[in-house]
Parts: sequence; C-alpha cells; structure tokens
Amino acid sequence: MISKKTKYGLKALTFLAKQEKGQLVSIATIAKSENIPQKFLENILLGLRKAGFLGSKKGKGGGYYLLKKPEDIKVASVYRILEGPIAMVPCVSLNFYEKCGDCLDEKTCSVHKLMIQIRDSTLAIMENNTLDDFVI
Amino acid sequence: MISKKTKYGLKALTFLAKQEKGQLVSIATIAKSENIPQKFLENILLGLRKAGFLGSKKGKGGGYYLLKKPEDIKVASVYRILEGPIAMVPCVSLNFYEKCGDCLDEKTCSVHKLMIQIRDSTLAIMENNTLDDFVI
DNA sequence: TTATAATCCTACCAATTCAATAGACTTTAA
DNA sequence: TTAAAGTCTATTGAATTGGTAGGATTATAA
Repeated sequence: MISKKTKYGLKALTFLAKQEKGQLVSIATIAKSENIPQKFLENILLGLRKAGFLGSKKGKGGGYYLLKKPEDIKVASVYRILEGPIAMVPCVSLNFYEKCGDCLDEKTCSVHKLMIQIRDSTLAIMENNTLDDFVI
Repeated sequence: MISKKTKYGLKALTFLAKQEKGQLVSIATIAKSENIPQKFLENILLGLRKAGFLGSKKGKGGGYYLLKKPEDIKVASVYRILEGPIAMVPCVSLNFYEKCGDCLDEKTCSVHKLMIQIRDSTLAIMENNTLDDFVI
C-alpha cells in the first residue's frame, strides 16, 4: 500500500500536467480540486519542487508548474521521491539497496528471486508510464 | 516495502516446505536457521496456523508442519494473510476493497488505471508462484 | 505604500503500525 | 515429574503516517 502522500503527489502532478504549458496553479486550487488537505499538499509540493519536478512562483498570483513536459516525467522517478524504493525488499532495490539483516547470503535467500520478479514487473510499468499517460 | 513479518513468514514457510512431508519442526529450529527472533516468529507462525496454512503439535518433540503440499500454497494467499492487500491502493484491491476518501469518482481518478496495472502484474506473479518454487 | 495572496519553512502532534519482548499457560514425551 | 514444546495476551519503544500550526518571505495590484 502506498502512502497518502504518494497518492496525493501523483494526483497533484497529474493536475499540473493537464494545464497549459507553464500555467501557474496555486496549492489551494489543486487541494480543492483533488480533495487533498491543503497544508499537507503544501509539504508534498515543496518536496517535489526540491526534487526538481516543479517550479514555483511566490506572491500574489503565484503557484506551481511542471518543469518538464508530462511525457518526460516517469512514474518511477516520482514514486522514488514520494514513496521511496519500488522494490518490496531493500536487498533487491536498485536505487536504495541495503543488505537484509537476517540474510547471511542473498543467493540462498528463498524470497529473493520472487522479489526480483515483482520488482522488475512493477518497474517496467512505472518506467513506461509518464504523467502524460494519466492525462488522457 | 513489505514488513519483516511477511518476510520472516515466507522464509519460515519455505523452510517447512523443504522438510520431508509431515516432518515437525520447532520454532527454535526455524528461528536459528533463518536468523529470525524466536518470539517474533512465534507470533507469526501462530497466525499462519490460525489462517489454515500450518498444523502444530504441542509438547516435547512438537513443532509445526505444512497442512498442504508446497505446490498448493500460493504466494498470493500467504501474502494476504501476512501483509494484507496486494494492491497499492485500497480502491483497486480485489480482496480488501475500500473506497478512497479523496476520490469522488474512481473512473476519473488519474492514478486508478496505473494502480490496476501494477496490481495485475504483481498478482500474476504471486498467483503463479507457490512455496514449491522457493524450495528449488 | 499597503493590503493581500501566495509560497516557504520549521516544528509539532496524535494515532497507528512495526518489531519485538515478556510472562504465564497448556500439552506432551521420556 | 520434569523438560521441551506450542499457546495466548499484553506490553513496549521506536518509527511512520497523516496531518496541523504559525509565522517568514515574496510578489502583485490597488
């Protein structure tokens, strides 16, 4: 199960992807449209900006906008920022690899191979879907 | 990311699947072999027994054993007991369906379709893998 | 210049979940 | 009768989740 943060983040990005290019949208607008608690969304968008997905303009009339074209923003990269690893187990994560405390040897770990299968199939979907696929 | 509980549970089941049919194995043995905290494993196996995967025998010489053949125990069914929903979002879960609080209409939810794709691909793997596939 | 509307930032909080531990119990075999 | 096993319920500490609070800063427009 993904967190609300990730779900809200994806919905907000999709909302921005629907706008005309470079169009500024305020947090309040997105929050209302997508039924997201505004203050929570504020934090999420801040994170997405710091991660390089969003640009912003402060002050009256300000708001957020996508820095790249929707078709150039893969779900996988967004997911990693919002939720973290795509893999179900740290020892099969490509971007967040960590050794499992209990496994002496990954090669002999029984669940290892299954987790790689799941990672690969999920990854395939997330790498092949961009924000643009959501807009349609 | 799956919980330790799920990972430990899968490893323990695999360990039992490796035994000769009906062979009793104590919690202590599994815990030592798989590097799992014994008391934690105790609770996990208890749950798996109550869910109908394991049989047990109390007293000296007792232990746990699989109630079904390893090839008849799908990862999907184990996962649902240990971890819960396979889907990433409650609104696309087949066995644990719940409406998302923020979505007024699932048909217009932008992330819905993606979540179904991921669910289906993960499900396919989990339905097609049994404990027997781990033993090899 | 001033009111207002927006983002920015840090901190905080309550509730839940996670990972484990504790301890008393029952059952069984030797 | 004793040691070895599972059973059961409760507790606990740490982390995570899903927010909220409140101000600081910045830009616009009247």
